Amino acid sequence: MTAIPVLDRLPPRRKSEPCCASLAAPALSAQKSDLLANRLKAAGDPTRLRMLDLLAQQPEPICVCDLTPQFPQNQPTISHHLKLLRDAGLIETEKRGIWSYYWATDEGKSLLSAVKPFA
Amino acid sequence: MTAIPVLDRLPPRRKSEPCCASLAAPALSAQKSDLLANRLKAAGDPTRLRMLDLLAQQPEPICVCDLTPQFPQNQPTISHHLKLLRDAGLIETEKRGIWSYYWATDEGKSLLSAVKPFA
DNA sequence: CATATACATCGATGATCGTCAATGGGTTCG
DNA sequence: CGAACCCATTGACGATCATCGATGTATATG
Repeated sequence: MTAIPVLDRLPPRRKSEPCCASLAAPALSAQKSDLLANRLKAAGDPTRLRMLDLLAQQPEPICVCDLTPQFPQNQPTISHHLKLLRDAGLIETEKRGIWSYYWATDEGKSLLSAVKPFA
Repeated sequence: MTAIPVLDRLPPRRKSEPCCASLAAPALSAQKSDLLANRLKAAGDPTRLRMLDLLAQQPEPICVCDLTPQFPQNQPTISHHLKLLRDAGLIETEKRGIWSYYWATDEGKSLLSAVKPFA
């Protein structure tokens, strides 16, 4: 259910009485909303969201060789999405031998769980 | 701070011992992650995020004529972003006379506040 | 009815994005 | 050393996106 618009309690406006109201200031600074928008954009792709969810679900870091077969895309595409998630600070990576391991950061895990109720 | 990878407690892997692990199942269904990704994408643009924030901050619906001057973009662009936020269910609109009023839905408000700590 | 205003829609344009084949760097194994 | 393997990077291509001028649709005013 959505908020009941206060509008219903107001008389219809005439052109002669201007619509202009005083606006409450935004809570987010331009800088903060840029940062936040960036993180939401990183998570705002179905493939990347599923990746983050999968990684957040694991008790241990996961090898790319195990991650890749979970998705229909090819290896370079997987690698590309992992990089975007990493740039946004939602996942982290470490190389061990010939394998690369990925895991969700605390930031990534808590963003995901904050947002899951909206799925 | 990010999670300490369990990796550090494991010996380096050899090629002969395969990396493959059993993966915990993802928590989000494909369908749910599609829906959620869509909402995050709608909020994952700096202009739209600032719009949502501004609207969520107001005690009353806001006229487009008051909203538009808050942003550097032109009127058709503002209208376009408002439509995307509306399609995602984050804001709602109502026309009254010659003016269009917008307000943040409950969904939009709670998504925004769930996500604000990550700004 | 004619004019003016508010704002949604359309069409075009340049930028960004998702995708993949090809390639390269780094590691392991024989 | 040379072959095999993992995976990141590059370059290209089509799709989607943000943006804006032009236009359309209501509504209000005189």
